Amino acid sequence: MAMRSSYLGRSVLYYDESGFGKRAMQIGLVAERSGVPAKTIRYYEEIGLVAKPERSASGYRTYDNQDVDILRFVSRARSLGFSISDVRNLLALFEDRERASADVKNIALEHVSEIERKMAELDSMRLTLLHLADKCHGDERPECPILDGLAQGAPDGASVE
Amino acid sequence: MAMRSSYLGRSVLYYDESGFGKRAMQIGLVAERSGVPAKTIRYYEEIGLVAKPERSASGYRTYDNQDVDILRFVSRARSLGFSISDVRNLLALFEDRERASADVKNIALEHVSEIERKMAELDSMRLTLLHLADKCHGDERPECPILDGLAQGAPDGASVE
DNA sequence: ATTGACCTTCCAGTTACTGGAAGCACCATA
DNA sequence: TATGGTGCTTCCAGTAACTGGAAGGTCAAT
Repeated sequence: MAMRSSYLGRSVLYYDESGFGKRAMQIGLVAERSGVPAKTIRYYEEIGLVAKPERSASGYRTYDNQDVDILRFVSRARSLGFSISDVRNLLALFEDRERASADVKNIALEHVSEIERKMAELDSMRLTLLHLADKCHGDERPECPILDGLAQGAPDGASVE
Repeated sequence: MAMRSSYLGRSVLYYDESGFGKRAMQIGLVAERSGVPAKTIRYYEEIGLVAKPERSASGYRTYDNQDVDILRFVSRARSLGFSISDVRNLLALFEDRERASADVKNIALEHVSEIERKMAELDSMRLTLLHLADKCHGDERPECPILDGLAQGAPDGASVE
């Protein structure tokens, strides 16, 4: 296995490796740090999900640490099933300085509810799998009962015993 | 608003409304009960994610309650960011009667870990939003600090204070 | 000056649906 | 029995969110 970690970058002109004061990373480093592929970052820019970054003299995109944070947030939200449109709203929430803050607060709290709903669903899946694992006690030839009324957990608020 | 709940179905031949003994629902009812659109159910069948159902004499697909459970499970998993391929593995886990049960148990527990990881990420997003809501105390003209190093939560295990 | 790892744009392909047309099936009412 | 309406069927086209690959420019090092 070739060791392929830690990015053999040479764009140290505006950028220091020491961990603070980062000023102008280029896309590959941002990709590595945020976990979002360079291709996808360009795509997000194209659809206007993230702002167009400054360009270097030669036309390279340049980013800073905040861009990494934003992309991490986006990445996380996407992997948790939020749509691009959801993410757009979430980001607008952070970036909109025009909106009254009571408004921001309310919208943020709505999203918190949505997140809590997702957490409950994950927990329900978790219990379903634990139940399955439990039924299959370590020996051979299982009797694993298929879903058998599991995985309900209820989109509209039924209680699971 | 036209009330559009509860499916004005007329296929009561093999199916009773009373809530038990369901035998042969057709696709529209299954769609309503599982929350998965009929189109999507057909698509899932086409790609082999779910089994081909029996057909009525006239060629209609017929389903039972277990199919509804499975589709609900699929729907939930998809909305939580699991890929079709993930879901395929999960379902195989429930349905594979050949595999040794210790094996099933281990795989199920791995998925539980994955789910717990997702829950932690959701919780991190939740905290990010609560932090935002908190900074924006109910009055006008916010000072909402954008992401400012939030949304880290770490893909590789850093601690957030 | 050339190499190699990086970057650029553009265009094509993939995954997971989603919408629409054309037509058959079923039950109700005229 | 004919007429409607709603639901089902297949098929084909379109969208969303990437993802891969070609063709070529940039930069630090050899």
